[in-house]
Amino acid sequence: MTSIKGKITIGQRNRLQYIILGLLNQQPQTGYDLAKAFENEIGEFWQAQHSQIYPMLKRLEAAGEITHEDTVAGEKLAKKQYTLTPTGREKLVAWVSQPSPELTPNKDEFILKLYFIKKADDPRIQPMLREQYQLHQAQLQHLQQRRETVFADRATIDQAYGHYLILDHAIERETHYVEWLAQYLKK
Amino acid sequence: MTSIKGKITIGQRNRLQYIILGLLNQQPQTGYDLAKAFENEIGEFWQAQHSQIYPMLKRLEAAGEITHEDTVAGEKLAKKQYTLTPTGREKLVAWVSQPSPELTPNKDEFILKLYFIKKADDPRIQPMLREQYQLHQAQLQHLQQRRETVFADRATIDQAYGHYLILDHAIERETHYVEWLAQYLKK
DNA sequence: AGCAAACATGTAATTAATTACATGTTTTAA
DNA sequence: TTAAAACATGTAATTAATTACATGTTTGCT
Repeated sequence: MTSIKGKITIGQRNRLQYIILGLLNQQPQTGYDLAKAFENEIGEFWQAQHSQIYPMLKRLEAAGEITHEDTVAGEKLAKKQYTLTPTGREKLVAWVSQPSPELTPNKDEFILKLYFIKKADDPRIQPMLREQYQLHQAQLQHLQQRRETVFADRATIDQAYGHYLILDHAIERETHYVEWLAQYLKK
Repeated sequence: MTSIKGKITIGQRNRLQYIILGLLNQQPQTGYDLAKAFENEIGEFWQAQHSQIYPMLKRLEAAGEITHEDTVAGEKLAKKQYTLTPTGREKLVAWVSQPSPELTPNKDEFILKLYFIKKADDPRIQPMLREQYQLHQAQLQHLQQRRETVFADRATIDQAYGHYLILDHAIERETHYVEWLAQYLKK
């Protein structure tokens, strides 16, 4: 959103900008690093591809909320380390402090497929449940393993409490999804 | 997606089309009715506005997957009752039978805000948790009440098993979200 | 030495989704 | 009776997100 008089602003509802500010607040990093964060630590709660990240970094920089420093890795691999400006930090704080009064819209294709089958004894249901069970069970194990390796001791938890929180939440969510599926699975 | 030679097709990944086919398979209905379904029975698992629904109905009709009948309510209120064609039903069945091997991307702005706060004792955390607790508690009560009114007896559950399933799943999800919040709430 | 995977950055094209614009009818409650 | 809410259908404009295109470097393995 480019508003009047060439001043760059971005719609208040665009969450990606705030998430990028939040990540950069944790530590200055490159677009590539941000893209990895969307696949790993925060991937359970937001997703963005590099094709969305790089343009957003430019917009945030044009808006004066972040700056970058050019560095070179090895002989000539160019990197851009982005950092929050005071303006950017203010904007981040304002977003975090602002209430989040809407329920996040959830989408779940699988549940809708079940819904459309309707008949409780349709022979397709059990194989579908088994497939989903395996999928979510695998994901759960993956998350649990990450918790074990990343948060081996209490000290690490306190140091990166936010990270611990979201991983815990993701594990809880996945655990209950698996339990819900199991409940309808015939042994 | 309009492909070669003017034949209308829609990208295979576009889920909205299948969901509309699924809803029309349950019973012929209008675009307006579909929009309400996205706010009520399936609103916990997919969302679409009427501005997305009406164009999709036209595309599905052009593709020969649905047809409509013009009716008039009262004196002159025009309605279009849409119905699945055999082609449409085939496509629906194919989609339902097809595996759903991807984990649905979840987004949760609130959890990310917590993540960005990081410090376990930040004074902003408790009010934020309370706000979310109230929001999700209210939603949970709303869902539970719907289950009570819609599925008063066993017979109704069997008759609309799919509907019961997704409502049950939505209630479970909300219950555990509320429990997770409560766990971090100081009394 | 050579090859694949990971690192690193960008743009273009397309599709999905939201928000706003636009119009008219019927029902319900004050 | 009259005003608001719900019924009903559409399009336009914008924004968000995905997929595809495009290029080059560095690391790690065989």
